[in-house]
Amino acid sequence: MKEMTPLEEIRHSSAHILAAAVLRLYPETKLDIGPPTDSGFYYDFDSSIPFTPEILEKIEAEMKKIIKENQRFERIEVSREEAKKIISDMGQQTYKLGRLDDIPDEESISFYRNGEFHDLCAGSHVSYTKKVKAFKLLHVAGSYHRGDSNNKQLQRIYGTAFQTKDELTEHLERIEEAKKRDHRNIGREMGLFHIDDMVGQGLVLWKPKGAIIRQELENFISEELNKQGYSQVFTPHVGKLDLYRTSGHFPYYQDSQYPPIIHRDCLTSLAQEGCTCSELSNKLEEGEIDGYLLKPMNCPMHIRIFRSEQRSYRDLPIRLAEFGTVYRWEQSGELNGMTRVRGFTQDDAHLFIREEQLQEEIQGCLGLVKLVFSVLGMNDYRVRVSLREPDSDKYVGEPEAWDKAETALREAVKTLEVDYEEELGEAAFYGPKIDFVVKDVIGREWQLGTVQVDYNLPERFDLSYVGSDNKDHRPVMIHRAPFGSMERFCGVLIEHFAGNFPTWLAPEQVRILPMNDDLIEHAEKLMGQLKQKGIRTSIDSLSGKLGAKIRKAENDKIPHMLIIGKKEAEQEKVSVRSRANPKLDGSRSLDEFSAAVTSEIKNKDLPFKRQSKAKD
RNA sequence: GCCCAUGUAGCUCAGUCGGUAGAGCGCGUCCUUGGUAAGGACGAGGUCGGCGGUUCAAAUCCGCUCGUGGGCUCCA
Repeated sequence: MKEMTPLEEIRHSSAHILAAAVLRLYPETKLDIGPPTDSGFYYDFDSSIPFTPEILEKIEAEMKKIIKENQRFERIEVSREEAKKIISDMGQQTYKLGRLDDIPDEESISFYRNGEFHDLCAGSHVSYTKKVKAFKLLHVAGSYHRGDSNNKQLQRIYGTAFQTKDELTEHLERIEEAKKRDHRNIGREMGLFHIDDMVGQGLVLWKPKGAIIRQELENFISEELNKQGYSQVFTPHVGKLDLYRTSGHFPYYQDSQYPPIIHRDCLTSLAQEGCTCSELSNKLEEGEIDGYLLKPMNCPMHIRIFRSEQRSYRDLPIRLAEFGTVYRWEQSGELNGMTRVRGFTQDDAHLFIREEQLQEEIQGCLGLVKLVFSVLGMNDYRVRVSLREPDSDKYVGEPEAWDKAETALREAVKTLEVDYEEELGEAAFYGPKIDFVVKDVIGREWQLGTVQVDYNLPERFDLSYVGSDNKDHRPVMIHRAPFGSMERFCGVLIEHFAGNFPTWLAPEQVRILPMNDDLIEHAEKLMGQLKQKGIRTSIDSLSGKLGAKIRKAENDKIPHMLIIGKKEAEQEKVSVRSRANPKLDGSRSLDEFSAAVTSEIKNKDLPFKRQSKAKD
């Protein structure tokens, strides 16, 4: 028997009660599986009746009845033959027999029984249904049997359960709170970005305020690149299909690319020949006709820059960096605000190195990723060593090269001094990688920073440098992006700060609040002085009384407010009210204030954390 | 791409049984000139996502389509 925590037992038992309730109401339903999860439980059903929200309510009511009946959970150990009989007697052969086959011979086979309901189950469970005191069904979602999209899609009912009603209420309230920091809401409220139907799904429009944040982040990275021996380059957004045939992107990843761009003369003559769509597709794949591709990755272009000159071992490492925009045709159901989009800008770089430089260079890249995260106070990430899936054919290159790359990454990650886990099947098609993964407000994980080792593309593009022995040698490549993509990173960053950005990133750093219109002129003078020092400043001359101006500035999440009344104007002082740094609060000279803000910006100080008093 | 849900003013949402629309915030004009989280009055904004159907009549019912949300699959 598997031992579960008390909470897991409650959730697991809730799943059984759910299935029992569904069978009472809809006896034709076929059951698949229903485990506990990190935040609740689910059960997968095959039913011709769509489970609407109304039906969910009915099911929930039936579950409450079952709990009230206080059925005992009873474990029954059986032989394989007996198990088959129980499953058949219940009419649940469709999925349960397959699940039975999954149980290895040496393991015992058990059912859990509560009331009239039996389920093939290793356990464990609570003793009686009444032990489930606080649960709620949340929503229905489609899910493929065994997670394979070739299989039938089942209906998954999600729910959650806790040991007490208070904990359940608290959990539901937390979900509501989290929605408020969702980057899609904050991004709209603060005017950071916009995704427009007419422009296209998953294509982000950065509005002026969002553009400031992105620009600051790019400047931050650029400064680090200059310190660390990178050279910045620019490359176009489209390239010939041949480039991507060589790299292997086309046609193998055709499904996740925008369709190729083909010249209209070529299309016209193909049309005259009566060329069908599938013939066109074949001709493209075989290289009979050429076209251009919206670039899905920057590396092929950087590789061609490397190749454009003869390289000596003395030149290496060559580190080419670019904020490069790439386009990928993500499935429509996958798109999500800024975190999963169809056009995004990577803070990309490719390092061309000698093999013996591999350790040092990987560690340099990892250090940069770690620096970026620590400057932004993002300590809540996990590190994943993404390795290839053995026996899979989705990778290019020789196993020996993969082994070398994987070993190098394993060694490098140890120097990071953080916990990490290895995961099979997460590698890129050309090489293994180390990924920095963070969670969004809903608990979904997103890959941000990444460092990847690649022996394959140098091979495919026949790259070489001249060694000290005067012979040609093959360089190794590292792909790395500390933010990953500007879009995704900013989305996560918005949620991380809940819109309360540190001053260096805040689109509006200081807002001056004049007490009355007579003081606007004075306020403009002060604004001029602050702008001279490079501080992004504005004046609120519209919002009515002081209280209203303060409220507006708080809601706009402005780091610093300067309140200017008659008193301040006469004494040549400003009254500071600061979210980012409460130490600045109070009356002081403008110079003193601007010096403090300038140093805050220069040092990229993180905002002081305090709860907002506002009620929404 | 698939399943379910959903789409009404810039935003958040109400709109009963089918009888051509409402609120709050925001925005505009005017009044108010104020001391640390909302001063007041008036006003302008909507082919009810789009197309088609049923009906004397559609925001409301049906079909298709586009977008969005939550999942599943995918993520070089």
